[in-house]
Amino acid sequence: MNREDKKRLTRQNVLNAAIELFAEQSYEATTITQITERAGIAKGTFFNYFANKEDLICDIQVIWAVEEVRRIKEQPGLLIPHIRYLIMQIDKFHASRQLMLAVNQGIISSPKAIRNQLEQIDELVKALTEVIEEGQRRGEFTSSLPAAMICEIAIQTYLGTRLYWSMGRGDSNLGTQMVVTFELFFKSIMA
Amino acid sequence: MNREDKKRLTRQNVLNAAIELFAEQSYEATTITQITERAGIAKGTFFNYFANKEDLICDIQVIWAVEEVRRIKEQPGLLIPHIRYLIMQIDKFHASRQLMLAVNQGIISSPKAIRNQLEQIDELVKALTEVIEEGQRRGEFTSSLPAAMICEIAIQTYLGTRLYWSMGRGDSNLGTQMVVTFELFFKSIMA
Amino acid sequence: MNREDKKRLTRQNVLNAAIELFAEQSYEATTITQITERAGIAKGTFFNYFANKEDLICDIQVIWAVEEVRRIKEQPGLLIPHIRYLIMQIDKFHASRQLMLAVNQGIISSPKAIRNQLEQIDELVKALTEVIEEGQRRGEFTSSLPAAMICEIAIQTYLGTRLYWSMGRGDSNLGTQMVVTFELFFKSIMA
Amino acid sequence: MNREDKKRLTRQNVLNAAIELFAEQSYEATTITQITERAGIAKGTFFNYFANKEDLICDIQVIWAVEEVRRIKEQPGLLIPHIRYLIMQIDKFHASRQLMLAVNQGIISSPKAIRNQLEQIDELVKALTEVIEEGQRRGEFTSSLPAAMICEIAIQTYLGTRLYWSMGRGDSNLGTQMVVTFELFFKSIMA
DNA sequence: GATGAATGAGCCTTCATTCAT
DNA sequence: AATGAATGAAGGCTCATTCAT
Repeated sequence: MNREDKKRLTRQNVLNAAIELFAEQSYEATTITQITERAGIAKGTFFNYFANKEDLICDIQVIWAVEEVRRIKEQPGLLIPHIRYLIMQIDKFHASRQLMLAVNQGIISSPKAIRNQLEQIDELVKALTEVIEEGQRRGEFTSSLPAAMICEIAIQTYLGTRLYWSMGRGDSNLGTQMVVTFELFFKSIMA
Repeated sequence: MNREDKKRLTRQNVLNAAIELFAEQSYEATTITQITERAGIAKGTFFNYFANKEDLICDIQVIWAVEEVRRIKEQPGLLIPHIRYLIMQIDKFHASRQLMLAVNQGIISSPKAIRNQLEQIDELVKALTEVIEEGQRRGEFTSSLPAAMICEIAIQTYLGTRLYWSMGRGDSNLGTQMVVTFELFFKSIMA
Repeated sequence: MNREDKKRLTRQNVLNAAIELFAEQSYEATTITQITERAGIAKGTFFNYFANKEDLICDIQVIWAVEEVRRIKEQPGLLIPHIRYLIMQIDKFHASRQLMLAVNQGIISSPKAIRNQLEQIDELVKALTEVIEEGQRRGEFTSSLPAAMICEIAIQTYLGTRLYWSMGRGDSNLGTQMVVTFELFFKSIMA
Repeated sequence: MNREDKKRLTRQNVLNAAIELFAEQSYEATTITQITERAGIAKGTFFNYFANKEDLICDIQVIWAVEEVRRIKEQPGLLIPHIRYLIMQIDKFHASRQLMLAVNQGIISSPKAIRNQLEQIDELVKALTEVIEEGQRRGEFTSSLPAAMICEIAIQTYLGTRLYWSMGRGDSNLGTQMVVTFELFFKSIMA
């Protein structure tokens, strides 16, 4: 293993330790000391990889599957099934409510974290809007609302469900809760 | 002005100062020292009114208009207009994104704050579920979904819109963003 | 009940409340607020009766039965039985270890408390020395040591037993522990 | 000087500063800020070495010479001279009354400190009881009392003398006071 | 690049005491 | 004489960050 690989490994170690701790306690309650202890490195080493805790949360943020969204509009036939399938994938994270709560805490914890989060949302909006426009073109989605607005509401719905679930409500499985919620959403945007 | 009134005034002073500061900076970044300085009282006085910062946020939390929701189901005719009207009232808070962000930070900042928030949601759920059941009885809302589930999704939608907006996206006016979002939601639950 | 009586009653109320709290927690841990709450008076009222907490402990200090000691030397015959009887009276306080610990904490907690304690010890020393001198005159106690020294050691023995017991060791009953200890002591000073 | 040595040095610096301050004022009156200032370190550094002030006193506690006591019972001939010699060693600490008072305050200041103290007493009791049993076997000490009880009273005597002396009474030298006191004690337990 | 002891600003909180009512 | 809201000094303690090794 060369030097570059080792660095990557250490960095991932730190991220994993942080995720675990965020899930066990919370974003705010987790200290850098705890993270480095669990990652098995010295405190000082942390700062060779991340400028500060804020930086860390930016790296952890739940992946918005932008790439997958982009590919949807290439699919023939109805688009909704593909979107539904994507939503079901959320299960795969096996995220605990605690972790999701920590993520929610993290993304609104600081201006920088918010900015970072908004950038990611921007990209998602772009990709998703195109999908919805395609759906409107194909007559699958209503054209009575601008695609951008539908997209925005979709993301709001996603965020709301995630927040609600992370607070300890809804189905024990986040994926299920998402799917149910989006069934209703789909109904409202179908042509 | 008697003692009792003076107490009430001081308490409100503290709350106002806190709200201002939360809006300017954030929940986490605001210190008790800052709050008392702005409220023009001694630091110790704060603790005569609130056990800690956590306690404070519980008092600030945006009021869920539970009472108003309860009254809706007594109304004759269509219910949606009344609900829509209630949603439009959110404007009245003239809340800034910053403040709403602080509220969002506050309610997920600690187990206690979450518990408090859940209690409030519980009450709202109870009231709103009855409204939706009434709507289903009247044939205004779809009966293909349990009222409780519809209610849950409504709250998710509300939370999601609030979170999204507080992060700096959506219409400049929270009320407008809410109304638009709920139009779509209504569409999905109409019979 | 006249004003004077009422004052005495309030004062005693405060003392009782303080003793209870010292016994439950400790001298240091007990706050004036707790004392006034239990005594059912306002915080400010406390300062009408005591200048501060230090003052309070001086009033609580376990009574050294100086008067009883003085009377012993008037008794005919052997003196030890009378002393032994006095020691057995300690039972009567029904003091808990906790309370005794609080008393021990109290008497060494501040220069003023120590000074007060020393004054009381001084008086006891004077009274007890006379008893011992009388015992030496009667040939009951050894004359190989000065009465003052024997007296000093007796008090040390008393203090040590009290401290040891208050820390949770020795017989469950303080009186028993005292009697046993002093039996040995008597043996050492008998002629 | 390597890192490890430096740490040891800093730790000892802190302890020395604390002992000095305890002796000058008292355990309770001494603040961590004062300790760190005198030790010439930052306040935060204190907490790298001790979890809190309570922890500190546990380290300072006057050494009970358990090891030395254990060795006594191996000695041939009379045991009392060896015990007497040990007691005389107390001089060596050159402890001031103030410091001893601080120690006394410290050991009964908190449940944790008491527990720690009791553990040390326990060990001493074990060691000392064996010595006394040996003395009883050799016919040096009275067998009319269980060794454990004699041992207990010895410790009470020690504690009482220490407390009495620390309050400002007795011979100016603690060692002298101890020796005198124990002469009487020995007399009471000799066969 | 890794280490971890040292830092120190600044946090929350306590509580004896005051004083206007 | 009683009240209790206001005070504010002072306490213990946290923790991100630095830097010499």
